[in-house]
Amino acid sequence: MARNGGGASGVEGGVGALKKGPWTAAEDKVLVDHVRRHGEGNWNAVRRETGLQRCGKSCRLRWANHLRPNLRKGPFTPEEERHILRLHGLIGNKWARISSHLPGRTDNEIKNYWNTRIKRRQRAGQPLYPPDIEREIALLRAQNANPFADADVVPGAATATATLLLPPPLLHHDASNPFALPPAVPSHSPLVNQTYPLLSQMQQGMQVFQSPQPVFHHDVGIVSPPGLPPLPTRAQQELPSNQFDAASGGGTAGLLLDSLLLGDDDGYLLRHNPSPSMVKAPSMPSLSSYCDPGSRLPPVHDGGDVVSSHCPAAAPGEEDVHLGGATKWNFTFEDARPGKRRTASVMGISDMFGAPAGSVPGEWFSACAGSTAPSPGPSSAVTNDEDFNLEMRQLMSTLPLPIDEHGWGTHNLG
DNA sequence: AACGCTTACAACCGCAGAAAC
DNA sequence: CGTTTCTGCGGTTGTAAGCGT
Repeated sequence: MARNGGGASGVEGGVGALKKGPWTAAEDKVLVDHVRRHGEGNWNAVRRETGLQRCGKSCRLRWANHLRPNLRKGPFTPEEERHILRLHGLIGNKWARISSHLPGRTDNEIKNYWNTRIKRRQRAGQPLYPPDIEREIALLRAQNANPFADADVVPGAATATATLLLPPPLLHHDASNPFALPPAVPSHSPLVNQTYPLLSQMQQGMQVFQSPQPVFHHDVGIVSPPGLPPLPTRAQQELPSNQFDAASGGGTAGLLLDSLLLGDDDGYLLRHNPSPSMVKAPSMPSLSSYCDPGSRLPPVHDGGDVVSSHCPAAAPGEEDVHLGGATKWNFTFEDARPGKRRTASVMGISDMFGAPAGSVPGEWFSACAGSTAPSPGPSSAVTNDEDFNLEMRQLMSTLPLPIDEHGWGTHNLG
């Protein structure tokens, strides 16, 4: 799948040699540990502080696309596909911005999806956009009412009107094309309201379109129970997308927009939000709040995909290996992606997050009726426990930290 | 079974902008 | 104020798996 980079692979590649190619579960664990301790950002420090032979960019990419706890994996739902189509039609190949409107989805994932879709449809000689989507796009463009033209609306400008920037032409009228642009329709036309309820709602109800302000789990903006892991906070604009801070300015507008685009007729998602500061998007993993470290509450399940961070109470005498003996956080991932050719080490992932058996995707799947799919969790080139152990020990032997610092291995390898 | 093509996906690269020094 | 470093984005590539012949 990934390349080996033509040689510089393997941590044994020499001091200073950066490893390329697929990430292993052992490397994932090191990276996750680092993020747990220091939070996101400063990716180049990962290598310095952990000895991980990966460049900062690679670490960031790995975390953002595979390891962060609020990722949604699995095939795109029809709603998400339509959402992508609309957004792409409006803003083009702005994958990061598109992904910001699809919580849990990464820009890379959307980009891959789009590229394969493009190839397929181009090969088939089909239009890129379904007719109805194309009409919606065309109408929005025709009215200069593209809410995505510039999402960088001044935060807090609650009374501002929608941005009226016209993106470059995307669709061209072609009389021979049955899916060509419809005739211009006045923005106030009842036809709009009847035929394009989405557009109508946007016109009538939306005065401000803003990108949701992303918030990381550990951000101080999140109301968290006591005992949160002491990860440092970062500026919100630098934080990963996919979690919307309703408390921040414009958050609700972004949510309404998402709600509209995703077809959530209930409007504001906030009303369904179990937490006043954490917003759940439709068709998305539930973003449960942290459990009280002192409790042993199970991860929250609400019928959908679940992504949770669970902090079980430490057993008597048990010290948290990551946080100086305070608590131990278990990150539990669950999603509904049918396993395909995943080769992740389930054991590695379970162990990586300190999750109990059965709480990681592969195990979860195997526990589901009729599913024997392998783990859809973070992928890895490591395919079995033995390899994982071996590779982990090799890696740990290169790290400045004692091996027990990582909770890995029980004997001195020196 | 072998082969070739397609698909899906992970990961790399180069670039640009922001931040830090 | 110029330089360096960091970060994020979009494009691209390589490869495993799926699938048809």
